[in-house]
Amino acid sequence: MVPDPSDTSMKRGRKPAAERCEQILSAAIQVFSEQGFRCTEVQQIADLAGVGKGTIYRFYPTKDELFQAAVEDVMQRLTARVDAAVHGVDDPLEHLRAGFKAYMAFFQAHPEAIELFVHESAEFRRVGQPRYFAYSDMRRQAWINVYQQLIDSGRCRIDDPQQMLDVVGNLAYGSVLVNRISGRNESLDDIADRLLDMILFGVMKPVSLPTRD
Amino acid sequence: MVPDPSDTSMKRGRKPAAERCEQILSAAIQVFSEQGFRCTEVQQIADLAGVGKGTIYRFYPTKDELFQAAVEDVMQRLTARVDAAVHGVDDPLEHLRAGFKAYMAFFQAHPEAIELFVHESAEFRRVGQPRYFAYSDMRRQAWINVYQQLIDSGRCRIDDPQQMLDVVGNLAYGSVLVNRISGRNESLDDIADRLLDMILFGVMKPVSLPTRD
Amino acid sequence: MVPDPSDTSMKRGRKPAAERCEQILSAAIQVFSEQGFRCTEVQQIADLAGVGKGTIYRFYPTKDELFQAAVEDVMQRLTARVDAAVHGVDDPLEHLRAGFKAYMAFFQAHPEAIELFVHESAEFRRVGQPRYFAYSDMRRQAWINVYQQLIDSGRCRIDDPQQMLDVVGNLAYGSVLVNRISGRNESLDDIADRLLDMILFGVMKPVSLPTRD
Amino acid sequence: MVPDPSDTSMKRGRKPAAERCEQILSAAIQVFSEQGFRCTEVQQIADLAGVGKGTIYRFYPTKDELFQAAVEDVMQRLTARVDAAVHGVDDPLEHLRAGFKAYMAFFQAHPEAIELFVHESAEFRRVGQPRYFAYSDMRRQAWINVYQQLIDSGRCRIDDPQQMLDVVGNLAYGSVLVNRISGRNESLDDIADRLLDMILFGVMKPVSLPTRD
DNA sequence: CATGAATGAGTCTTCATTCAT
DNA sequence: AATGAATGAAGACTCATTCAT
Repeated sequence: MVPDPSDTSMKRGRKPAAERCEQILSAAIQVFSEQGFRCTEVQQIADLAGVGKGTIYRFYPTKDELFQAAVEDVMQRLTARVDAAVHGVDDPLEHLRAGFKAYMAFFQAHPEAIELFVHESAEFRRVGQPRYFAYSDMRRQAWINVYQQLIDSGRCRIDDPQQMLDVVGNLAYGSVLVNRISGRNESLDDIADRLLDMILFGVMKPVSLPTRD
Repeated sequence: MVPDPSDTSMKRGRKPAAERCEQILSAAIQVFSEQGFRCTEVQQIADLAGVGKGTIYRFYPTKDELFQAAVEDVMQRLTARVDAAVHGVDDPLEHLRAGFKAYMAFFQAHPEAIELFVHESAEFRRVGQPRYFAYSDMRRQAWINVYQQLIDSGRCRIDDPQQMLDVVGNLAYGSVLVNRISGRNESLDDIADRLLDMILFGVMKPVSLPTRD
Repeated sequence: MVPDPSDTSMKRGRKPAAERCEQILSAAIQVFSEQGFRCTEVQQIADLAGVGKGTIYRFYPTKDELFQAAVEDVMQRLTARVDAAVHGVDDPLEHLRAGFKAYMAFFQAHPEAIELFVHESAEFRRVGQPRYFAYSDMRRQAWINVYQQLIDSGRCRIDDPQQMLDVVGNLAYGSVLVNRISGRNESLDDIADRLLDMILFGVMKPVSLPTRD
Repeated sequence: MVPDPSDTSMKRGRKPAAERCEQILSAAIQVFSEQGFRCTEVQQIADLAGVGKGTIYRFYPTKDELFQAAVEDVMQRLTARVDAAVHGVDDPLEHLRAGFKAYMAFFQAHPEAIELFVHESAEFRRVGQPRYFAYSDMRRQAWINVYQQLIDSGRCRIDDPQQMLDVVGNLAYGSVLVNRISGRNESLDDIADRLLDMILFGVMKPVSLPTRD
């Protein structure tokens, strides 16, 4: 059933299934991000992917599942990118910084991704937690460990790792989204450092003698 | 169900236009928030408002305009609430704190509001900037002035009021949204102080003698 | 209950019923002719008549009946006009000519009338014969008598009064309709004589000695 | 009902576009003629054509365009029929007779056609000249030439070819329409000769020495 | 397998009619 | 009696999904 991998170009568009899948998913991500779930017609995706509508339904039995697959795909790539960036970085602050910057860089490179998550939240709230947050929750414990290490190192004002995780996460998510939706279009790479500096050390000067407690 | 003796409703009741408008808008806000623009049927709104579908079209000639009116209405109330909260608060830090807490409190009281903004961004991106950001931009200069005063008072590490505004705004927006969408449902009132503390003074202890410049 | 006839203008639009009726009918004729039955909204008629929609429904319980009344009214006026024109004209040829010219003159003066008949035929075929033809049939026998007199006077080539009636009627109806619908807009008064001459004496010269039979 | 062994139809059948077009158009002509444009539901046409509603919209993107196409189709067939009938007939009087009889025969065979033209005039007056008259105007000059030949042959009382054309055209149109709408339902084939005789030679005997005055 | 023609359930919107004021 | 706000049945059109070729 699985076509020979070397068989990339047959006369009648017989491509390996994996390739077809990718082709379709890529088109789906693009169109869904731009138009949203409801406004996207399956035909548009088929056109962009250069396949017939029927072929799409062979791989993804409903429009819903195609959308979910698109979100899943993007989310997996985001996760992989961040994971790769933090891999082997032992110092918890540097670990945090590397992850934060990778996150921002991902959305800089794939501006449509954030829209996809927004669309998912908008249209699929009924059916379980959105994938974005499902993935976030999967990584949650790992990040809490990082924050805990940071706390344990004695460098933190705040001593609740969950609070720290949430504030950093919310700031990152909010910044990416606002930047995209508001139409500002700043470079996310550029603001990543500033944002991180602000959340780490605050916008205010430390109140005098804050640490005597 | 029981007819209000003060004649406030009941089918086929003749009401002043303003009252009908409110009734419809209120139902629209609720249903649109829950289901999103596309998934909402006008009939659902009519049912919830307790009016005929035709009555809705009398006031809002299309579903689109009804949605926009709903967003506008919520946005106006948010703006009014925040404005009221900061009115007369002269100290810039207290002004900022009052505004931030009022913002969070508003979404605590109207959890559906944030969804509406997300839905707007998701479905109406083609047509101009979403109302949320349009409103934000209207108030932008006023807030920059507040941050500038704070900077001028010499209490800030950061000296760019725009950066400060953006980071606080993005954190607030991101926190409200994530809290809602992720399904965490913490009390926004409760986390407001924590968030503000973190962004003001950072999650880290100040690095020793950071301010000798 | 019946208002004093001199009471044409009361403060709150209380007019004698007959006047209201006329007012409404007149508006109905105008709007129906221009837009057709289906495309006309009762509101448009109400607006033009300067009354509320409810008032129209007081006099004409459905839109259908209002339309029928409009057709009836026009048809009655047409009939009356033609009747008046032929009244007392004894010579059958002059009688015919007077009737024909009055018919054409009526549609010259009320160009919208023919449209009304067309609309009636278009929309109400299901329900019995259109009023125009019902009226025509009512006058049919009288006209046949006229043609018979003409025949009896020995001046006719054709000896079937029904054929004569039909050909003259069809020519008249066709000419008015084509002139209106095709957008030619010639003066019907002007062409009436020509048409009548042609149908009476033909467009061809008589074949030699045609009358010896 | 019984599936044609030659596979001409049955639900879900894949047909060449031209065939589908014809199938739909044929149903449209029938239903539109009977009910008029507004009273016809697209579903009725779909049912009669034995296709889904969506299929109709695939070929004719709006109900309006479907109607126009139906009119166009009938008008083309009428024109073709008349053209074929007069082809090669040199004598102008015989040419005229052939055309007139072909015209009447067409409506005898397609009684619904005249209704379609009436409906078009009734509902689409706003948008340009009705197709019937547009087509008529296209053939106008050719017919004027015929009448001019007839005049040149010295056989005519009337010397204006336009008047002759109009009177014959209006009589034909009026006769077909009245015959259909009034519900008389005579055989148009049968009356064609009579009508033509009457319009050619008049209903009256020639006045003696008609040219001496 | 791949395709896209065919399908029809689902929705917005209109407008004749009703009835509270 | 007159009004026009309110109603909801009706109908054009879309698009996800199916399936014959």
